[in-house]
Amino acid sequence: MKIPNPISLHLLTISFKIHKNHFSTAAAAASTNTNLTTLFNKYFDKTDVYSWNSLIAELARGGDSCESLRAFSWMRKLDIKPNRSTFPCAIKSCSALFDLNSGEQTHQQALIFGFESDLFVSSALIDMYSKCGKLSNARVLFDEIPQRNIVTWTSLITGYVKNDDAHEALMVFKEFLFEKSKGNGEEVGTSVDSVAMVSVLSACARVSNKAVSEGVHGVAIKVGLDKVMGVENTLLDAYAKCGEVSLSRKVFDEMAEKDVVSWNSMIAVYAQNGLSTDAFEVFHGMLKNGGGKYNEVTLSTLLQACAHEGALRVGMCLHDQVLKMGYVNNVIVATSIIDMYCKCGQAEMARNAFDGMKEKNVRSWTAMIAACRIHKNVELAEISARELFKLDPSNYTVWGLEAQNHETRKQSVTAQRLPLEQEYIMNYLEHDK
DNA sequence: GTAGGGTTAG
Repeated sequence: MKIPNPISLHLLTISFKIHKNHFSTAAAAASTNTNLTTLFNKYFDKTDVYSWNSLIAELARGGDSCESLRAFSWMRKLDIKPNRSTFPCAIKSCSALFDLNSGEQTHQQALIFGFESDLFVSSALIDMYSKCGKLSNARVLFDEIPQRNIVTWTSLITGYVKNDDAHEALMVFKEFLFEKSKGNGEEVGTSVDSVAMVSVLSACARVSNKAVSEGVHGVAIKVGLDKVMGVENTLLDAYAKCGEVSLSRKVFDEMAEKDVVSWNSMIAVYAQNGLSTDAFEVFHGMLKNGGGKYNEVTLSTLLQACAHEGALRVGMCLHDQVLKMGYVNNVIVATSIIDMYCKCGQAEMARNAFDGMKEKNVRSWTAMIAACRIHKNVELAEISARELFKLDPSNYTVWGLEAQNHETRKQSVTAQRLPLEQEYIMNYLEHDK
């Protein structure tokens, strides 16, 4: 029986997971899940590349990238020949996992099967290399493509943005516009789309230059994409990051429709510019007109506004809401809570929130150290700093602690010198070959 | 049947 209808595919996806368990825990599989395993074995045609493609795609779409890659390698072990639809999904799973090794291997396979000039494969590869920090590989691939389309252009632009080079991202966009103006292929208006505009505008947000943002906004108007919600959301952010809060608000007010990202973005604009009252006001509007649907980003941003305003009572109320909605284990949200308590002068509450955190990272330690300082608990600050030091030896918070403790100071010096020593050793070994 | 995007923490 052939697969792809959505319902059986869903069943197969589940049965695939069970199938995997079947080998590791035979007993468990034998009890309750035998039916699905049987289903899988019965309906999944393991000789059919289309079945494998569907499975790999479905798993990748569902965020189960690990299983998606397992499916790909299983398929290869059975010596099933992949086709042009197999690779984009498999490569996408490598990017999602930031797995450069698998990415390179999959790239090699794509070359072996002759898909090096396939645009779907190329754009997935450009995305994969840039997500894995290998932007130069992405660039080489891009330069080798004879006929680029908007997706390959966008992949490269996004790659530069994600690798902290928004300026180069804008240069690539400029190159794109130039190429179109020469009359090569389609015109700008027909080739650019909203995803590309969003990507370019996110680069504008990072370079924070008003003229540049206005220029890109102009392009969006010219090609008729300025009224697309996603574009408006990014444009709003881009203007705010240039310090143009009123322009940002203008975009927001003129939106025909707003989603949760629109509301969150506008709240963030005010919270980040110290305009807490406006941030609360937008949230009020969100509750009234936004269908009352807010998320962890909303709460985290509002906590930031409370931190700025010293609005402890609102902050505590938001903390309650975080607990109710089950966001307490989200590192960003939890860090916002610690920071809010800290800035409201409640070091004890900050510490309680910190102790309750399941997962801690550099930012939460940093917020905790700040709370200790406010509480004038030098000893605890010192202990926290040492913990932070283990996570991130180059963190400025540790350096800023004035290293009262001799040991901390000694470790600091070692950490500063270590990279140089490593470089020296590497050089030495290179020349000794 | 397949590729690319936006908001939140010091």
